Amino acid sequence: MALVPDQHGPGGRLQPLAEDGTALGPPQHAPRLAAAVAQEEAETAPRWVWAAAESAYAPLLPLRLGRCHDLRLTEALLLGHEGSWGAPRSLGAAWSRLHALPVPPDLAETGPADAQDSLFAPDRLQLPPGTDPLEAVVAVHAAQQRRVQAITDQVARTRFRLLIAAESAGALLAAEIADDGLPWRSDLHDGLLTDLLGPRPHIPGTQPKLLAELAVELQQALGVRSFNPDSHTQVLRAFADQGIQLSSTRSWELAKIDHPAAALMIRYKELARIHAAHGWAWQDAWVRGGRFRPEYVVGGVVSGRWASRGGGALQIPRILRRAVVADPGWALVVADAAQLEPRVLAALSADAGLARTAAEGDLYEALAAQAFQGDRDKAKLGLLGAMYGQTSGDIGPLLATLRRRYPAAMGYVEAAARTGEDGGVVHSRLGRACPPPAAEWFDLTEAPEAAGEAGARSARARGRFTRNFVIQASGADWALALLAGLRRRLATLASGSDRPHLVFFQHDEVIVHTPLDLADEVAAAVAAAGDEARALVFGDTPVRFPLSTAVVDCYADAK
DNA sequence: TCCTCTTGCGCC
DNA sequence: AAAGGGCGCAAGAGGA
Repeated sequence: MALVPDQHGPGGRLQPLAEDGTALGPPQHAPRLAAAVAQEEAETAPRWVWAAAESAYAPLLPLRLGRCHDLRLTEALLLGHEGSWGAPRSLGAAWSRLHALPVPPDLAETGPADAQDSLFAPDRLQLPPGTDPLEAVVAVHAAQQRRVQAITDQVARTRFRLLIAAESAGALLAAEIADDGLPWRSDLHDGLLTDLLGPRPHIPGTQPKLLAELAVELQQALGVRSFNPDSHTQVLRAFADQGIQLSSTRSWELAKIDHPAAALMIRYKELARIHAAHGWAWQDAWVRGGRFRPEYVVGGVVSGRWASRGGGALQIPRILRRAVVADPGWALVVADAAQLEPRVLAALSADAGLARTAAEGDLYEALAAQAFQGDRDKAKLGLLGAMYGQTSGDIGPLLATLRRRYPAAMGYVEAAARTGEDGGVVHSRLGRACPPPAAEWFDLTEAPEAAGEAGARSARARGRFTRNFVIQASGADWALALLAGLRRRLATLASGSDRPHLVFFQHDEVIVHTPLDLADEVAAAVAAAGDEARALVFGDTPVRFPLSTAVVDCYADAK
């Protein structure tokens, strides 16, 4: 069912579609779109087709819809798959390509990100003047279906359809999470800040008491006056004047220094970061009515991970998890995938030995028992090094052991690295493509003997990227499938204002806010969704993707 | 004053 | 111990 909101007012148009995208019957105009959509959802539960969830779904909330086909996200996936990486993906851009018209650039990439709330408004679809948006939605959707059908390999085609469905489900969910919000206790947050920094300054912009005192102590320890500890330049100079040459002001660098100012500096940086990134200003900007409402960007990372825009939703410091507390009578079900990426590697490569370590329990423990004389740290370090392309340190012998014992798994990542070094493109399990090298990359690497060390270094860097991409992106495939399945299951548990709802997602971790009496059912739904995601994405594999799940009152109490 | 780049660090 | 993948954000540095 194609759906286009009117430019103004609460109405909109609907157009029934066949599976291949051809229109079934004439479009209908609904004076009250939300009511018409709710009725259609209850009666036929169609797959909704729209330009972008931000413009079509967000205005309908808190209405809940089951599934959708998001044209903008699908366009991006298809363009990547077809090798047209980075081409504009708006409805107008897709329509223009269909009709060989000049393609408008994506708005978000052309200017400063102001007026973000209107970026996806109906009148910002980038359509040529006079074009009917509904006609464009129908035509672009049909064309996308044809492009998917053109994938010749049947397994690849099926997986790509799954990718589109999962990405689109993510679009629904991101809008819903932004609408529901993560429970956030400003009073507890404030208490944490006061303990760490001192009371909130009355005058905005002034330093909290404890931070200011630390700055003074630093000045005394370094024997300087009018010293700004936030300035790298001044910090480096002050330490140099004490006879200490630092190559940077990084904390681990300071930790090696034997000087009373070093510990003070580290402490100052920790506190200053909390204050700047997640202090009172952050709370004022992002917490309203006991909820933190993050703006997720679905597909915002090339690997398919979500990104966030404003609010730093994916970088909440662990210490502030104390402020995330369920409402009275409610609970948080916190679940995170254990050792997701090594399990993804085991499943992707079908390495029999590595799969045995990932059949259950602690993967690194099993790996250590098999190949590292029980040394779990070595096993973990070696496997992470293999997945990231680490070469330095004492990693060599560990990688050699892994290569001998798990040739298929190591061969898999090394093949991905070689493809990247040669300028090629790799894909996730479900078919998400990695970006090709930038044009300048070829200038550097085409003639390595001429480009010299810089070219070789650039090629190796791209090899590390593609090596990690196949794992990180396939992990994102799995996580999206988990989200979609979990969301579907939660909808069956209850409806209305007492329904359990997802409130947080961070790469391999989810939080569901649920009425207490449904918490056990939610936990079961999480486990079922995880196993379903494994079967959908990786099929028949002995690898398991266990989730460690905790039912808690406060996020900080989950493990 | 505005804008971009760099640095450093939070998260996975 | 501090290198190897992916991000977003704030503050300072420095040029226009």
